[in-house]
Amino acid sequence: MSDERVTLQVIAQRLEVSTATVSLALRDSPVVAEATRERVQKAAREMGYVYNRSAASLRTARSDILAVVFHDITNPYFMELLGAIEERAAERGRSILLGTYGESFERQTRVLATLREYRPDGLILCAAGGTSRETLAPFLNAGIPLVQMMREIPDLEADFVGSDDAAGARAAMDHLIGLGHRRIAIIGGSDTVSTGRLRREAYREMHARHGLTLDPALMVEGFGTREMGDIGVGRLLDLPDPPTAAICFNDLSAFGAILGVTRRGMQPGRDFSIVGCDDVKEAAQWVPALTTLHNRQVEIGARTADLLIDRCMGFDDAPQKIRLTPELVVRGTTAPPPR
Amino acid sequence: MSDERVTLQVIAQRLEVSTATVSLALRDSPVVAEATRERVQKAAREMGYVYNRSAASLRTARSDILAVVFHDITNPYFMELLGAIEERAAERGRSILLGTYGESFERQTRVLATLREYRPDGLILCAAGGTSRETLAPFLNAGIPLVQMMREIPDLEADFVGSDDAAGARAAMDHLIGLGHRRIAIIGGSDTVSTGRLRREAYREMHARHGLTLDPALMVEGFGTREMGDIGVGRLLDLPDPPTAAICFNDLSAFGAILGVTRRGMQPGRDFSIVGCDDVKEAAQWVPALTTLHNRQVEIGARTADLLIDRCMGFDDAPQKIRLTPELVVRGTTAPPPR
DNA sequence: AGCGGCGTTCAAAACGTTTAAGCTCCTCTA
DNA sequence: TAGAGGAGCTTAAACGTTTTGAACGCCGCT
Repeated sequence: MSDERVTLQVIAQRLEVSTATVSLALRDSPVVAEATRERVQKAAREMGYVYNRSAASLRTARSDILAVVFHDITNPYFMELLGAIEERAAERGRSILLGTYGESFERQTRVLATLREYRPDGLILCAAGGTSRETLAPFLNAGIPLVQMMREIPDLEADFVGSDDAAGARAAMDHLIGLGHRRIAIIGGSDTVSTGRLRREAYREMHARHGLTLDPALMVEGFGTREMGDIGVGRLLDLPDPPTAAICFNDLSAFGAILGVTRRGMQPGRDFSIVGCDDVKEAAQWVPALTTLHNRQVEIGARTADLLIDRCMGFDDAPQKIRLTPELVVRGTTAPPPR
Repeated sequence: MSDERVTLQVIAQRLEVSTATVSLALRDSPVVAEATRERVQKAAREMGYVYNRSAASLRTARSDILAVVFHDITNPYFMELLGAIEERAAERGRSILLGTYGESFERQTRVLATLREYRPDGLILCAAGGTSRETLAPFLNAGIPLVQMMREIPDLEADFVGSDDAAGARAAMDHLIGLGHRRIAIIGGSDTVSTGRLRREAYREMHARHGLTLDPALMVEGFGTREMGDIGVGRLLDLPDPPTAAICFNDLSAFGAILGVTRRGMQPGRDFSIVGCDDVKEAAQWVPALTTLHNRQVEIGARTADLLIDRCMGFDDAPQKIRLTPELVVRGTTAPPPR
């Protein structure tokens, strides 16, 4: 309506009270009289008042902003995580400031520096390989709570919410070994990021436990992309003594692997077994549907947000390491090895 | 290092200059002497200075924040859009404040109100059905630039970047009619959102143009979810005189439709043709691969961000309506109708 | 000597909140 | 009747920037 920006002062002037009263009234402080509060809130509504968080934030050193930093927003698994985070954050009155770094450590550094300037109350980070305590110093020193999600940085005494990667890999191995497979590959992941490292360690350990011989040629390193799965499985099938099954780093690479197997005229599930990891929505719909580890994205996202917000509200306790056990969902891409 | 928060004042004091000089120096203003600038920047670096955007924003009424509001972050198409937006925004020094509303108009209203408080420089909105000029008044009146993405609000004189939905639908119809189909269904979408309305209008128009009889039973309204496609195609196949092909509102519902068709023992592409819309990455990988309209998500996202940022920088011109023509990608789910 | 102009720096106000401390009344109690 | 106590409101300072207008010192010119 009026051209003038409507601030606390303007409202105060019009109602002939002080800005302090207006401020208090709008925030439902018990110290202002019932009648005044109503008068103020009504006026604010009528005048189209909009709270200025920059000003408030400057004064209070709080922002109600949660910074969320991911590598790749295009991966459906992370989307489902982000969706869960956003939803829970909104429920608890926080907003999401988003940053992505596309698996580049340098870009992550830049992104973190930028987001830091907005004085977020907290940070949810799925860290790039190579990230250390030092990388995060700007946040840690400022006392900004940090919750690591999915990926865990070694030797960092900070909260973590993610899945029990080792347990997941063991479950996948158990399943395949139970079906009779003896030469099992692992596609994707690397030792620079905890998710890869832990699963690969469990993979090795399961070989020892079951007396299988570990063949380094069956461990194909790489990112978890569709392309990677396709290429990786191709390389494996070209081996003189190819494996009969593969565990993929995530569903995306498992889809790629299905494709690669199919393209060679083989049938996934019958001629070659594939286990994914994540259980994104898409997984149930492939033909054949993907056997995979359900990675509890909604639960992880929500708990991460909750834990972070609790920290922002002063919940001060030893850092928590929350590891949810993934659940194996057996579908159509696994079967006993062909004779 | 030191416990004290390091602000411009602190740096100024230490170097025995004024805060004005420090502020200017840090922003590479040409009025400060070369030597001073270096001295200041060095000190700032050493002391671990972090720019406080709340303070700056309060003073300048700018935030370098772009609010982005979507219905559903879990749809891969929107993820690809969001990814493109975020990337371009980062390149141009802006950050993304994210809000989602899950197709609920009321939630959208709340989300917009919240984001508004952060004084974003601009807004990218993919609006809920029912949104009007009035809904957006808080932004429009405040002169905050708004770019509509994908979904266009009727009678709103604001920028728009999206695809030419009518042209896309026509291309899909042309393709199917060219293959010999005469009873073609359309699954998903509704008239409350421009994407649905325009495609459905084009669908009707193509019937008239080619002398096909329009059967309302072949127009299945609904959201663009996997479930919707599955259910929708089921309903169609139960018809006494079922269609031989369907155009789906988006790829997600097309995937659902493929599934539904397959479950009835029919083979998509041979027994029933399906055209999707979006061309998400997943589309090329289904078996059979999905015939769909490539919707240029990266280009749309980037151009949306660019246009909005231009507006924020004062680019003042008549509102633009940018409509990119989708491109039909013919793959395995379309073929001539069975005899 | 005086003056104009240039390059550099500074003081101070402003942005819109929050909050600690204090001020008025008024009522209640001793 | 004095004083305590409390309810309700206000004053004023503070948060950390940016920006305007002025001032300062110096140089070269007339």
